[in-house]
This record gives sequence, C-alpha cells and structure tokens, in this order.
Amino acid sequence: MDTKERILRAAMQAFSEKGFNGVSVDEIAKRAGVKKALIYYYFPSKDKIFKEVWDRSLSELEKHLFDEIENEKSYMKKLKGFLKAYIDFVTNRKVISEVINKERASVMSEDKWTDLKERYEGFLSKIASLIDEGKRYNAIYEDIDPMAAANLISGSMVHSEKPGILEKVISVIMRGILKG
Amino acid sequence: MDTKERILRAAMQAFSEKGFNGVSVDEIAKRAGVKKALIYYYFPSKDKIFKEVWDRSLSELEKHLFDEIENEKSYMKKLKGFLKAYIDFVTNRKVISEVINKERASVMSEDKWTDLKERYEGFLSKIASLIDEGKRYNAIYEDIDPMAAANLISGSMVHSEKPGILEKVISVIMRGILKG
DNA sequence: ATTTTTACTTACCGGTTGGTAAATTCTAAT
DNA sequence: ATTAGAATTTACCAACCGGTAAGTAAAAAT
Repeated sequence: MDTKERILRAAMQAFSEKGFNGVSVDEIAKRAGVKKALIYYYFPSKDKIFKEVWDRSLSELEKHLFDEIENEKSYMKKLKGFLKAYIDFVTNRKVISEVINKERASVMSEDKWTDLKERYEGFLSKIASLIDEGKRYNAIYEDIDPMAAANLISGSMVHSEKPGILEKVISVIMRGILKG
Repeated sequence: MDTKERILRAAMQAFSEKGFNGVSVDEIAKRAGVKKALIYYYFPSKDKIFKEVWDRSLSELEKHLFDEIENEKSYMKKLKGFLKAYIDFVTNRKVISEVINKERASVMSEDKWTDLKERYEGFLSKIASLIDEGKRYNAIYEDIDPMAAANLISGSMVHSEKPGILEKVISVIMRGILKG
C-alpha cells in the first residue's frame, strides 16, 4: 500500500471516531506513521483530505449497494437486496458508515462543504430512482415522494450497539413504502 | 436576561451552526458579549456548557412534544398531534433541532458523553412508550419494535431546505407503524 | 462607613492548531 | 558516477486552544 493510501485510511479511521473537527492533521500523521509535513506533500489542506474521504466513502457505499442488485430482474428482490446490502454495509463497514453518519449534518448545512453536499445528494438521488422504479412495477405506493424515502432510508442507517435494531427499522420503512 | 443565560444561548447558537468541536470558548464569549474568563466564572468547562445546552435542548423538545398531547383522549389524535408538533418544532426551533442533529452521532458513540447519551436515550424511551401505548389501542402493528420506531422518528426529524419534505417523511413512517 | 460577597476584566499559561520553507534522503534514469 | 526528480524529515511559524491567577469594580450586608 502506498503512502497516500495509508494517509487516507488513517484519516478515514480518525474522522469516523472523532469527526472532522475532532481530529488534527498531526493525529492523522501519527496514525499513518508519517510526519505531518508529508501529508501536505500529498494533500493541499485538511479540508481536501476530508473531501477525498467523503467522496471515497460514498463511492464505496454506492458500489456495495448497487453493484450486486444490478442484474436482478424482480423489483421486489432488487429492493430487498438493496436494503439487505445496506444493513450489511453499516454492520460490517463501520468506519465508512460512521464517517458519513458523523459529518452528514455538518456537510448538509455548512457553506464550506457545498461540494460534499452535492455528492451526498447525488447518492440520495440514486436511491430515489430505485424507489421511483418501484412505482412502475406497482410495488411502491404512488403517493410516496422518492427523495423523502431516500432521505429516510439513508438517515436511518446508523450503527447501533443493540444487534437487530436496524432490521426492525428497515421493516417499518418497508411497510411504509411497499404495497401489500 | 441574566449573564449566564446569555452565555448559554450564545453557546447553543454557536453549537448549532458549527458543532461542539467547531466552536471555541472565545467564540462563545464574543457572541455573548462577555470576556472568556467570565464564562469560566459560570461554567467549569466547555464540556459542561455543552452538557447544559444538550439537556436543555432535549427538555424543551420533550416539553413541546408531550405537553400539548397529554390531555388528548383519542390515541390517533394523540400520535398525529405528536408528529405534527415534532415537525413544527424542527421547522420553527431550528437552533435547538440542529444542536441535537449535529452532535447526535458523537454523543451516541464517544465515551466522554455517556451522560448525554443516557439523556437522549431517555428521550427516545418516551417516544417508544407512546408507540407502545398504540398497541393497546390496536392502532399500531403488534410486531413493531417501539424503540426502533422511536429511533426512526427522532433520527428522521432533520431540517431540510425544501419545505414539505418532513411531512412526506412522516407520512411514510405513519404508514409503516399505523394500522389501516 | 466598612467589610464581604458577587460580577467581571486583564493578563497570562503551556500546548496545539493548520500550514510552510528548506534541507535531506531515496530512487531511477543517464 | 552523476544528475534529476520524487519522497520524506526537520524545524519552524503565528494564531489559536482550553483554562487559570490575580486583580478591579459594583453591589449587598454588616
């Protein structure tokens, strides 16, 4: 693994534990086993490190969610596979999930993170498209707002100490959007 | 308004905009129009300021949500009144809502905030009780996990720029938990 | 009028912050 | 072997961080 990658992973781990403002560049350096100045050789600023962590996190999440269901013909299996994959990701890829979860509110409201906000909204739009597709198959209630459902799904996917609670949350959402 | 109150409100406003780690004690002082040392006359530490902001925020939210519905006999009106009051609070008391929303993930996962985590879980329990009550009135699906529903409701109550989206999110949740 | 208590300010502390310039070491091509 | 460029370290900066000690002004109690 090359140096830039080590720095990026150390940053991701640190941000997931303490959030962006709770982590110093020096701490990232120590976790990566490099000197702080070397971080500024690979990245122009702390903000840009976070931007790369954020983009990568969402891309990995998208890949995990959409790659496996892309060849599924049955919409019902597709949607359920999607939600199952989401639970699986939050459970087994805690670092990435926590990065998103810890900084989502700041990303969505602070002006300095406009780019990251748009990246997150793009992710939400993909979920919204999946919901919208369900209307054509008569599987999703017609009056559902796809973007609202996407927000609800993504916003409720937070890791919890008690196991099984995520499945129960999802079952509520499924009953809320799925016919029958 | 006395000085301690001014400090507390300045802190609340600042935390809601930038989160706990994004705000310095000096910034709180400047917003409150006092010197930093005076803050340490009224509060022992920055952590304790936030604890007071957090406790107050949840108490005000609880008051707003439960006070108005306490005399409602019909469970259906009660639950709908509760959700309507929640939307109203998030829409009109943005400062408090954003404090909770921005720091929820950190409070729930970082060891230093054990007290605040318990305070938030107490709040969730009250919502869970309301859900559980609905089962006795045959209004809520029996297989619903009240704590999961409480998490879903509270976690989805985030302010959005687009108006009306909160109502749509809640309508999904209602269909997910309410019979008929 | 004097003392005591409360409210508030000034001035500072050691440590950390994000970030930079310059020097050094390593690597690969010539 | 020399050189050039990439990778990494050392040393530093001004600004800021949370927090404190000592003093002053105002108000309340005696």
